[in-house]
Amino acid sequence: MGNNDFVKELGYLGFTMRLKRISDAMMHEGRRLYSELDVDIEPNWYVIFKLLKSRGAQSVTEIAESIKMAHPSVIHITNKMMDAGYLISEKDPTDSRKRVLDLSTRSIKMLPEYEKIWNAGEKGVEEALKEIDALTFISILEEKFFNKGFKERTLEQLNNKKS
Amino acid sequence: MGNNDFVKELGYLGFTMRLKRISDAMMHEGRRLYSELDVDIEPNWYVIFKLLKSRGAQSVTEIAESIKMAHPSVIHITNKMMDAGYLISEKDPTDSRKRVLDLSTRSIKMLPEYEKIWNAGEKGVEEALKEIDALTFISILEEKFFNKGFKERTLEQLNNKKS
DNA sequence: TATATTTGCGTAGTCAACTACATAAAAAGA
DNA sequence: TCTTTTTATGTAGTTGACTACGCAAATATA
Repeated sequence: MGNNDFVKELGYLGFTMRLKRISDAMMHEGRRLYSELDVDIEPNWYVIFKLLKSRGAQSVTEIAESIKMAHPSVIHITNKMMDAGYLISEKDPTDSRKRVLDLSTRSIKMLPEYEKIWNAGEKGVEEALKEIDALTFISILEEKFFNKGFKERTLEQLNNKKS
Repeated sequence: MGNNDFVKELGYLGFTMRLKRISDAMMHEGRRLYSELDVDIEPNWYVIFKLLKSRGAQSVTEIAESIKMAHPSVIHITNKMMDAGYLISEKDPTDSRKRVLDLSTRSIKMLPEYEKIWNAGEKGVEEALKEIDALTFISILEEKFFNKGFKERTLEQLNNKKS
């Protein structure tokens, strides 16, 4: 990010945008990576693969809670994974509202190959970021902003001014 | 972000997703903030307002470079700002390919009010993050990943394994 | 000067996340 | 048991980024 970056000049005002820029860039890079390696998966699928492998079959809502995303997002992702043959879905026999998702045999077959890529990706990020302790940093970020959000903090500051 | 967060368990593998989750959450909070305050602007517009105020009228491509976004994204944002009456647009007299954007009188009128909100937002973020020196952190993140991207780092690791 | 290349802008198409709302089944309560 | 509330899922609609491609104007080159 060169010399002419206006957002950087904005100080803390530019912080959220810089965060978004980086995470967007990483996702797009992820997409390019898979396409170059000729692998037909998408950047955010790995979380679902990993989750179901590690914890076994889960319902839509359980998945949403496990990875802290809104349930419609989970439906969107998993539908695509199903279309690609990576997931199977069946009704919960004890609760017909629930739909339980699990890895397909295709997933089991392909996972070792994909895990090589994910391991390499993880190593790459770790190499780049271990010296600045990025995991601790992001934990603090989460702690701060999921407990008391951006909106609430802003409103507080607005009210401070008034009083 | 409680106790049952699977993404956190993934270590550096979950880093990019956690980054995305936070920045998404902040943007959505921003939208809610504006809606609660009954202000008809959107979360990312402030960068354009600030840029044009500070550097004067710029063309589409200049804006894209200044804030490091793809030009179609800039067109998308600025079109909406124009529809809302915040920007004016005219052809560059010396180069008819260029379209130069500037703040409208409506912008000039409204900016003081909006800047109060942005200042409060900035203060809120600063209060939350100054102790962990978040700006330095994000600068390092940018430095690392804009110079050698996620894709490249992953491919490097994959090749290391092979050799 | 005629042609080739680069630059600026715009559109189309893709994907990700959210909220709000609808529906149906399960659970709780009267 | 009947009614009300909660829970699980799904759909619709909004926004935000990107890449890929096309076109026209400006610039460079032959």
